Amino acid sequence: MISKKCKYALKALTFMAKNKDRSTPIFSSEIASKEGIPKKFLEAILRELRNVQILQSRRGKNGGYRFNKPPNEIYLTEVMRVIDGPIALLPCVSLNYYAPCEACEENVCSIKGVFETVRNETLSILGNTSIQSLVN
Amino acid sequence: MISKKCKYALKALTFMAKNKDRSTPIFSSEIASKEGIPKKFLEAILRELRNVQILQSRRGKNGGYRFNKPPNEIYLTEVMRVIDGPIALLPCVSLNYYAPCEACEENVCSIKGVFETVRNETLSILGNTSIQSLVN
DNA sequence: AATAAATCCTATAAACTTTATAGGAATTAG
DNA sequence: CTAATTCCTATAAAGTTTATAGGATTTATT
Repeated sequence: MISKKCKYALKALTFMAKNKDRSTPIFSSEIASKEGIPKKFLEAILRELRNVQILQSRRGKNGGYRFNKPPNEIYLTEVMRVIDGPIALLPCVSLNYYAPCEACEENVCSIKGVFETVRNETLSILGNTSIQSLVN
Repeated sequence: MISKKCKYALKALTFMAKNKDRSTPIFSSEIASKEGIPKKFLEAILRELRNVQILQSRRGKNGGYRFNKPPNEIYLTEVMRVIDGPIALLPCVSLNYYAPCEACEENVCSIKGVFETVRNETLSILGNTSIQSLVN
């Protein structure tokens, strides 16, 4: 399961993609009310997305958020990794968040293989789906 | 991520499949020590697997656990659903644990589609992989 | 009948994660 | 100077995970 936070992030980005031709930045307050996301929680999410250069922000009056790269170049894998961490179902099979399984000798690990397959299939779907494509 | 509990369940079942030709049932204590699983925690797991007819058990001296159906007919989906619940990444996309997303009108949900695709791919892998196949 | 050895069951708890909320600081436009 | 926005830190409530404790129950054997 992805977290609610991650769902909020995807919803927020999709909302922004839907409105990407506006001349002004988008307020967190607008996204929060239109998408039903708690405002302060959403602020934290948007800040994380800005920290990894998915978004850019402007403070002060008439501030708000914009994409830092076109939404058809932002893939779900990137967003999900930022918000939720690993996509793989086992730590020892994660590409971006690898961690060894403690008491498990990996060379002979019985369950590793199938979860590598799942990871590959999942990444090939989520890594080829852009935020923009969710709008269309 | 699957839980440690689920990993323990898969490891335990794999261990049992590896030893499926024994004439006597297998003790939880043996599995616990050989696989490095906390004994009491493992007992709870094995009981759950017995409750759903994956295993059968005998109490008392010379008791222990056996498969209730051949391990080549036990698929990872079944085990994972018993222990961890839904396999899908979104509640509204789960086949066995469906739950509606609260403030999300599903007909127009932007993110639902891609997670259905992920679910289908994941199920086709995990649903065709048996416990027995992990041994081979 | 007594004993040993196994599963079964319930309650509890420590640690961690998730999902926020509160209160303001900093910045910017007008 | 004011209003409106993002930014930041601390806190907390609730839920989940990962066990542990202590025995109850069952069964085979002696």
